[in-house]
Amino acid sequence: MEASFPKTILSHGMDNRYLVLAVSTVLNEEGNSEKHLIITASQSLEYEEQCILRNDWCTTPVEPGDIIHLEGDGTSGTWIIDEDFGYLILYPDILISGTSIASSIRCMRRAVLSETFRSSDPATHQMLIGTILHEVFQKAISNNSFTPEKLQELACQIFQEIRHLKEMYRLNLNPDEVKQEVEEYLPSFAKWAGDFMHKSTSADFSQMQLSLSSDGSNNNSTCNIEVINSLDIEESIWSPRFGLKGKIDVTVGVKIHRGSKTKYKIMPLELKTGKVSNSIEHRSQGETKKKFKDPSAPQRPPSAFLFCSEYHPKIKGEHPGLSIGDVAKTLGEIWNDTAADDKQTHEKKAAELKENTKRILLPMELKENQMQQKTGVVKADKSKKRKRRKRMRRKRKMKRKKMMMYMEESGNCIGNLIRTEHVKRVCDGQYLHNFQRKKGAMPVTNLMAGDRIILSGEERTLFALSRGYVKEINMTTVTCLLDRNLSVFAESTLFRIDQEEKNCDIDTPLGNLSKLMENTNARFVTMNKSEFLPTFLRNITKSMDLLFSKKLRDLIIDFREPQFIPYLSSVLPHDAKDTVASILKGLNKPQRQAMKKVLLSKDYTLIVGMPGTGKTTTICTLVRILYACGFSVLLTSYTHSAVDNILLKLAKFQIGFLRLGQTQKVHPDIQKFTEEEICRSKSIKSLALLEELYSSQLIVATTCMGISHPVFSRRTFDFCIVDEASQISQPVCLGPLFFAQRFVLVGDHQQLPPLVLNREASKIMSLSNKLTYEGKLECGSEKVANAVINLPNFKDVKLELEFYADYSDNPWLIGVFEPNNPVCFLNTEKVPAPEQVEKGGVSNVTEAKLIVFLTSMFIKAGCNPSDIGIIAPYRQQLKVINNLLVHSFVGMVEVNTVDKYQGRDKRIILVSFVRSNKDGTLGELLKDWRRLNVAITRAKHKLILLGCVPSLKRYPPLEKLFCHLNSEKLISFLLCIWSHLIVLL
DNA sequence: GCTCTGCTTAGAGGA
Repeated sequence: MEASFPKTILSHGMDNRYLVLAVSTVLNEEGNSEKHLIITASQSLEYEEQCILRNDWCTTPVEPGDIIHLEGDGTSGTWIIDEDFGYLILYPDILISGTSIASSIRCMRRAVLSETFRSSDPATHQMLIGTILHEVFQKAISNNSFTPEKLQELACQIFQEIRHLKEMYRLNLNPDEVKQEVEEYLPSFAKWAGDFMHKSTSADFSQMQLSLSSDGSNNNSTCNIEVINSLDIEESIWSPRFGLKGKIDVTVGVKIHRGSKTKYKIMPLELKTGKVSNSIEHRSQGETKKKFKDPSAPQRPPSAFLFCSEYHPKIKGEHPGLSIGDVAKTLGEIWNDTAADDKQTHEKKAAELKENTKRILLPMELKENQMQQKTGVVKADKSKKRKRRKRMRRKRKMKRKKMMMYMEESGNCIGNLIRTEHVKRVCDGQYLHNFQRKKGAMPVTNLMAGDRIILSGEERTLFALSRGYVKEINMTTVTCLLDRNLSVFAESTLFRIDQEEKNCDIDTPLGNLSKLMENTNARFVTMNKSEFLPTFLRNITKSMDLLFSKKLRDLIIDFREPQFIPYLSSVLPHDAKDTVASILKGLNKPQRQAMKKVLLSKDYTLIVGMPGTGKTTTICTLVRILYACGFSVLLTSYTHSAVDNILLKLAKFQIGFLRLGQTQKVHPDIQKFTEEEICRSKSIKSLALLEELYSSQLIVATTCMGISHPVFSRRTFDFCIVDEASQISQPVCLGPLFFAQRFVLVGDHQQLPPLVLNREASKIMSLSNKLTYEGKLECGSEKVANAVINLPNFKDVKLELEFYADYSDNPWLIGVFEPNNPVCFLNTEKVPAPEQVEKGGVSNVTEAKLIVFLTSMFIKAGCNPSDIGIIAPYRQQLKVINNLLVHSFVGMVEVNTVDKYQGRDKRIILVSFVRSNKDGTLGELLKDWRRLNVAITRAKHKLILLGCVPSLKRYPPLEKLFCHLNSEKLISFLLCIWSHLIVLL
């Protein structure tokens, strides 16, 4: 049997995870179908339990091999899930949003598609209105100010925010109409506040019917509800028990007055805007409205209401297992039974927040008693029970700790962190946090700057508090940019960081492909008058897109030959000729030919740029020429840093740029080109100004993935330049091409970006040249004269080495440190240095030790740690090296994979090849000659290769390398390290 | 066999 989630750790208890072993459908005594499951929660699969699904649950599509979570009572070894009691959650570790579940009732495919492909559900102006209104309401309730003037002011502010203006641009809306539409709702906000907040006596509050299951009284007593304060905005709830996730518009503290009794509760508050329709979602809304029995309800539904816990309309037979009713019920239970009798103040917010989360995640713990009563479990004597509970708790804790350590070992998590320093607020929704280990140093981790993370508390109740990314990580501190401010938690709170699972973005590439295949028959839909103009404009844009699709299909799928116009005079504007001529002056002949070809192209041009051929310069010149000719240009590349590389070179020329997309490290010289900075400096606060910016003759620069930006919904360009095109997958590379008449792809199908060349580097280059370019690569510049690596304290190091071993008697040491020796290969054949194969990958401890030893010697000799780079093809080896570095006080030396070193260089590069075995095992990784080519072309001054020659010889590319190393007189040779020298380590 | 980059996210409303 194949398990659906083989990594799931099966367990009992609150977070139980069962593996389904067998499923059978049987008829019970009443003649109704039941599904009987044989399940197990033991890793060894030996202890079997039974689960019976009745009523609607019978249609749950559960199969052998599935992982399920059960809620209810399984104490007897048999779980019974029916319409009254219990839940089965299929794939509980896939968290599904409430919206997706709601939309799945109408159309399952639709829900799955919109969860997978964002673009399948395009933005509408109603959504924009809804978003703005939500923000107005949230601001108003957190400031506790619902006066008409204040609401008006808030609406104005929010309306002017750049992200909303961008959406207006995308949708081609009239800003006055949007604003008016927003304002129409404001009185209902004020009314809501009047009804539910700020009243002097409880009798003034709107009456509503609430059934509070918590007090066990009859379900229809009338009570007054009073919203006291707002505790949180957009609080996220993740429940790995119910398999649900979502966000709460506003978390509020309310007082419920019934007769003489008053109860304080924390409740979620959900806001709905828009018109009433007969949809399931709106029917639910209507239900709620009825429950509130608000006699003065306006024609529109109430603008806001409490989504109270008791609300769970049952909608039967529309969805197996989990209907919206169930979702609501689930959420309801989550929020249930949490009454606190005294009113809580703002100072208690931290505690409240914590409590809050507890409520979200541990409803069943609170309900434990109730459930046992309901199922009639005979209670053992109390002390026994207490002991058992204690034991269970300890067991659970131990298990968690074990899991935690397992996670940390895998390198995808860092636990036991405490907050240090103050939280720095960057802007709304961005807070800079610093964390340190409570005890000891950071563990060895895969986490790197830029990685997306989920931040949780170590207590399970504080699960998934916030998300964000790693800004910086070193041996003692990890700095994260998070979407929530965690200073509300006590200083002693222990946190953990988990790497967010890769969100494989299939949306853009598949979206691009489907766009490529779109039919050219643009359809005009019927529309009302007020919508006519924007819709018309959208369709015009749409039909242009479709023309581009047709053309791209011809070129890319049908391989139509690209066309060129015969004469430059027809493309070069008269007044640009001089400028263009002067720009061309600085170029060599092939570069000038490339420029000409691009200018003459009607479809596309391909530019192959081998390392060192001045690819970036060529692109810059091209951009300058196109700009001078008055063409609009879209400039894209594979990575943010590659985009910025080009912009950095162009920054000295008088060219305007619009740099789109969020980069974590923006160069100060490029900062002024970012959209964010432009909008700030020009204080763009109206759609008119934004439209002016977007339509100006700025060169738009972004990554290939950045094409969902609003600007592309309304603009096309004369030229699109794609840098590093050979590194980008075709479906992604396709994206920007839809927005331009002509495109230029620049890249090297053999290799990667160029490097700074000098004499040593050129020798280094000869390696690469022989291996992959068959001698076609030439050194592009002779200007760099400082030939050798500078090691000011080398004498001291030499002395130290003499102390351990006779330096002059060991040619390998000379080979390594001799400045005039740019390349050497250290053969570990005789050491020996065998590889280790583990679940995390391949590593080689001896090689790692040698690398760290050599690195420390270079640093002692006076080399700057930042000038040294360590490369290994395997992640596991990086971990081992990093771990050794942490304990060797060598300082920050960059250790990375070959792939990550693409397009970059260092003065000294040490490569650990790792593979060393006698059985002839080969990995795929080193068979790719392009990877080897990258590894050996990253060094500017010194390249030290380390590995076991006989093992590596089995890889054809490496064999070629050894052949070359042996034959090349100018560079160093294969050097054997003798085992007695390992004493150094 | 073990490697990489790009994406904020759920929900914003309608049907």
